[in-house]
Amino acid sequence: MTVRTRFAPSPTGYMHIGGMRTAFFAWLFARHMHGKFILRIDDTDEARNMSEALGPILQAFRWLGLNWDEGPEVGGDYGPYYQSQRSELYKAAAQKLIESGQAYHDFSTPAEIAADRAEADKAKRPYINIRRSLDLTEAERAQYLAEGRPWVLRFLVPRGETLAIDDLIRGHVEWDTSLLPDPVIVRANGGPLYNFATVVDDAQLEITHVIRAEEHLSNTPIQVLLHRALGNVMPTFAHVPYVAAPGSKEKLSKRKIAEYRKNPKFKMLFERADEVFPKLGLDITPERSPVTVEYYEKIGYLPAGVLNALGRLGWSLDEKTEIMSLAEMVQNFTLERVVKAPAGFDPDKLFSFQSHWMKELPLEQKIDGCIPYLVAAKLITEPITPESRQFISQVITAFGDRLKLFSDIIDTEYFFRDEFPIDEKMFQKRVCKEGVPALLREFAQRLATTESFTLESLETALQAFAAEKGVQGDLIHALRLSTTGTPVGPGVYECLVLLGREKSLQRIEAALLRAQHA
RNA sequence: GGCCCCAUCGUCUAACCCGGUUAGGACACAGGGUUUUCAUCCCUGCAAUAGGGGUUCAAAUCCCCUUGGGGUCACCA
Repeated sequence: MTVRTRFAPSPTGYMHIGGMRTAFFAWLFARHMHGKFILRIDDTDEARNMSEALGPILQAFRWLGLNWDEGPEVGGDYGPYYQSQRSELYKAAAQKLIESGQAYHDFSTPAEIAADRAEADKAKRPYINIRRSLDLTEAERAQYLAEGRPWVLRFLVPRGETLAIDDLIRGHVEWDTSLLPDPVIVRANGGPLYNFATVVDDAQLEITHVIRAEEHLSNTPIQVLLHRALGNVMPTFAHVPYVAAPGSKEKLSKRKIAEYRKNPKFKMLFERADEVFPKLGLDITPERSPVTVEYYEKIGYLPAGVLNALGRLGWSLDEKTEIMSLAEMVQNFTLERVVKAPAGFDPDKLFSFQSHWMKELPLEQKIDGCIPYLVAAKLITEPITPESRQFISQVITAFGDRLKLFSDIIDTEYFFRDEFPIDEKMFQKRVCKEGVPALLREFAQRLATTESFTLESLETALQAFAAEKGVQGDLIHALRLSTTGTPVGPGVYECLVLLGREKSLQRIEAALLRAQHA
């Protein structure tokens, strides 16, 4: 039998990073088993702007390279893949349950239900439905219906039963069905409710493994009962623990963004976004915060980095393997090795995976990845000429492992324009230092006359000059500050070569002027 | 509160199923080395079985209790 798994997001306008991890596990399992991965859109709630709300979710899958075999855009034999378009299926299933006496029209008013609940609470006993409508005669029921009295359709839970599932992650879990209130399966407006729609759909889509977040575990007994009542083939369940906020055990939530800004682990991510996004013409919103996939895409993470981190969040291959490509994860993924306890999301660890994969990335791909950032930051303009690409290539090579995220490339601003930020404090320290300007001036004259302007010749020239003057660090630091404005970055010789003789001399000149006025 | 789930370094985890390891790895952190800065890279260090009872020659591992944490209790998904 072919394994079929699904991820069923509601169109909310963003893809939660924890939700992505759950989806990823379902995807990995399907791929590992050579099965199918299906995307179904659970839009039974009110209609929102579908394309706007669904866009970021599909984009997250596309960006990470997690393809779906059936679903929006690709179709499939079991469609449509939007619950809002599957009403007939739900109607038929509801009819079936009514006919077999496993669902009933409940005419209770919300007030009555609330009162029942309050009473149960007061008596400290679990609430279950009173089922008054079940006592109605056939004639009464017909009359109520004819009168147009409002009703909901409830599933008749068989009480007094012990229900068990063998969850692939959590093991054997049991419930007492006597404690389960009869769930509403069709609401007053005729729309199906989640627990019902999902059962109908999982069966019709022939989902073999329902792999979903742990918060659905408590929905499971109802769904099992519903499957049974409908005569469906029972899927196998696997409940993946939720992803917790860094340094906590609480579920990572988009609603807590303000709080996360103060979280020491998240802080860096927010601060980097505050710094970088404006330069790219983006703003930081809850939908584009470290809680969502879009943040990582926009700030220039690699799918390989994010996927590696997500894969290791609650799953491990063995006692030591950390670095895994997507192919390796597909090769080795099993649900048995998913950890039962919730895992705290660790931005530091994600960053270390990212560093690794960025280091591995071939130069050409680094260039392709950086170009959009250079363009967005207006450091280069399109179309990219071969000369321009060649220059970018040299910058990236010189920048080396300092490039962790694609957006880091905008930190090399000084290579692309003559106006660039200057670290005042360090400038004071390195350039305005006693005796340094004179040294710099004299060395500039040397630079103006060196035969060639290459790494080797510059190094030779500087070494010779430094030996003559009996200095070492001072000159190098001053050179760096005056030509790039920052104390960190590629080697000084690389910087000078990339800038070229003319610009280097101009910048030294400008720096000397600046030092004078300081 | 009811129901359900979970519990190993600060964090992610391995060892647990099928009892015997100096409880391993990684991230982070600290220190050192390489380097013209930074980054990289290398070395070293720090650091855990929530508590209590059993069972057993032997318990992180099996059982029970406690504690703690979490999820969920809708005409949301």
